[in-house]
Amino acid sequence: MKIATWNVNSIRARHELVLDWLKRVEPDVLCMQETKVVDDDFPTDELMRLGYAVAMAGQKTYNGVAIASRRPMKDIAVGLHDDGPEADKRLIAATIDGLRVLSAYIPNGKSPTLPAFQGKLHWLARLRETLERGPAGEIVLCGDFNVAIDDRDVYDPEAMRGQLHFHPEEHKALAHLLDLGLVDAFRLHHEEGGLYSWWDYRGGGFRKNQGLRIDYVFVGKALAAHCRDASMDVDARRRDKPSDHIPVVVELDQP
DNA sequence: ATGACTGACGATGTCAGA
Repeated sequence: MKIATWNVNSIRARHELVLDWLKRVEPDVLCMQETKVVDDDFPTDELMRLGYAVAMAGQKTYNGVAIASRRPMKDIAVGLHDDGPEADKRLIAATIDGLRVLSAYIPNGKSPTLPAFQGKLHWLARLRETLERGPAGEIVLCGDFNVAIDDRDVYDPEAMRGQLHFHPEEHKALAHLLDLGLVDAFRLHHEEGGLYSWWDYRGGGFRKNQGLRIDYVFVGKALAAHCRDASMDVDARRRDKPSDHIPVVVELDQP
């Protein structure tokens, strides 16, 4: 079972790249974030022609999450447990082969000094609550978390420390979420630093490898024992008109 | 010149992203 996550930064701007990637990599499941499209305009048919069903939760201009799956999805749920009707579309979940797969787009937070930052921390706390209340099943929590976990995940730890994406309050909130028993699948297979999932479009960030690792697949501890491989597809950033994020891919042995 | 952002909305700029 191959499961991937990718912040595509607009599925309409990226659908050809995404379709090419699906043909090449053939994941069973692709979680997407920042689709930036209402559900009626999602390129559902193009994905269906490649054999994928799509569960999506989109909105105009901002946010938007989706799960494309070649295997049947059930118990599709949108949003955090206490989301109101006007909440940003940042979370969708589905059960696939007994796995509870989630596609999450954690708020950016804007700046540690602004109220949006507290909203980011609160969103992570509410995600934990949502997982605790969700249906049973091994969790595969995928998405753009907008937090770099440790010094290996940022290109300049001393400059970044205390800044957005690398702030102790963000680390605390993410650690509390992972205390549910979730493991960073990528780190099961790669120990070294300098491996990033995002680079700024500006300033030649990718060319200089000045990036951040902020996109993750977190798996339950029992599932971690079945994680055969994990990788990030840097090639996706070398294509024409790339997303600023690249896919993270994990391979799980069949339970 | 060895640097230079991208997408949506719906405009000839503004906002957001990270």
